Amino acid sequence: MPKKAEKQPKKIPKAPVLKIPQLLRGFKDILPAEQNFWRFICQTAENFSLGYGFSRIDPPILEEAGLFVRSIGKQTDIVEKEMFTFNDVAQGMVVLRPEATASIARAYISHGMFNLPQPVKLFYWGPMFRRERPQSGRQRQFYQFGFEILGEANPVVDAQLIAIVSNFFNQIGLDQISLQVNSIGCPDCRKNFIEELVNYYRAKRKMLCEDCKNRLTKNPLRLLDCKQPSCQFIKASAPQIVDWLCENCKTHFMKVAEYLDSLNIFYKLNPYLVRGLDYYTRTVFEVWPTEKEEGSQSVLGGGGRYDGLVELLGGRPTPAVGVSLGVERIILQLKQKEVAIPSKKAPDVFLAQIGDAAKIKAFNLYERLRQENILVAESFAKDSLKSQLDSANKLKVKYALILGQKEVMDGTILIREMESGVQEIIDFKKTVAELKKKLNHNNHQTPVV
RNA sequence: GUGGCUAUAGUUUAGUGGUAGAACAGCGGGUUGUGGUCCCGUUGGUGAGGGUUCGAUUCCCUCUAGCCACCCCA
Repeated sequence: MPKKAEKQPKKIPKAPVLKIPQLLRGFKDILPAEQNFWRFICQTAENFSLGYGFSRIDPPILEEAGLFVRSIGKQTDIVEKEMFTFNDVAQGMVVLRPEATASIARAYISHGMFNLPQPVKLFYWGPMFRRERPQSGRQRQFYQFGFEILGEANPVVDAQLIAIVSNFFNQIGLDQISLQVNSIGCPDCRKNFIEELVNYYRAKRKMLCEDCKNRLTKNPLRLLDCKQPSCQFIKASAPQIVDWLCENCKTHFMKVAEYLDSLNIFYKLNPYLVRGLDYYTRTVFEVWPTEKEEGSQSVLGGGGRYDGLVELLGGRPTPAVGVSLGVERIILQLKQKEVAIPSKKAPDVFLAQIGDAAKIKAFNLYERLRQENILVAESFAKDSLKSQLDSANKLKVKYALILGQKEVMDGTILIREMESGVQEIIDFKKTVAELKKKLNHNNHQTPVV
């Protein structure tokens, strides 16, 4: 008879006295508990890309600094103070990408995608980096996904893109969102408008808030975006860009609206909407979490037409339009609105074992069940049946298979229905068949919604 | 980048210028073959560094991080 092992409390090793490395500011772990949200959004987005004929592209995360300086604009906040820039010994200044559109335009040019049937429709998903001060929904590494349509000037694609966005939010259960749409014209008509706007504001310079005084020289379009109460009445009678659009831009904008109306898509024409990246032309739009205008609310996504970007980066003139959406911000909304989302498939069965011989047999049975594609959980490292059933319970499995000394001798196995506690002894050879029968039976009883 | 608030165990938190307490979670046990409820035990903590003090988790400073507003944006 083997000696009984003495009961001994498990020794838990002390953590060494070392400084634990901290997360960098604005960087987060995406923990297992969050993954249901991520999988849900990613899968829905990929289904949309597939359904609407987009192909996935994954540009690199590190790019030459000039790409973003030229595309987003030297004067923008993103380029001026938010990029993670490094000097690489061999390649000069490199940057962790702050957004993806510029990379995609670069890829379009360098892979000669203008030789493909136009338009080229591309989908992306991945991390972006901006060195901002973090708060909720604002991190230094954050995920965006987006849709880009290159090589098509027709306003119908602008409308289709906005329709995709609208449908996407409906699909994931955020139907309260507000689509804000505007046109900022082409460089020509925008130039005239900005001139007029600056003249208007310059006359009232003394009454403006400090930020607006800066905007006047740095980024006049942003004047229209000021939230200071004192600037509101100045804004109210400011010139509106719609009145300054050239014929072509005006027609384009009207067509976009017309197509959107034809799909019964709800959107709001917002004459004050501007975007922070220089490359936008004509149609611009944003996704707001709610209709509400006052108070801060972080946008869930934004996009627009960028007809000049490809040419600016050295390609042939190529009209294009795109949108990008913020994954973390969408998740925050899903949580806030308590939208039910699908969860990971839980295991159906737990395989428990008692004793050395049973452990080996169970260890092998587990592989067999995996081959049969039965989702089965285990904790082979545990010896007591009590703790194994405890694990089974925590996993909320329907059935537990129990294999002990006696069953090994008899060539049987126990199937325990967890909820009722009812157990039956079956022939070990029939384990797979019996399990499949029970699981199928179960599926019939509780049809998948 | 500017301004404000905050930091106690894995999580939610109590408390004190004199040894930090709880709940939940975790682990172990309540006849080494039976989970959920119950009972018992147990692991684990004052974000980091300085200063004042006989003594600091508590008071002061710096840093770090988080949150809120602005800027800006996804």
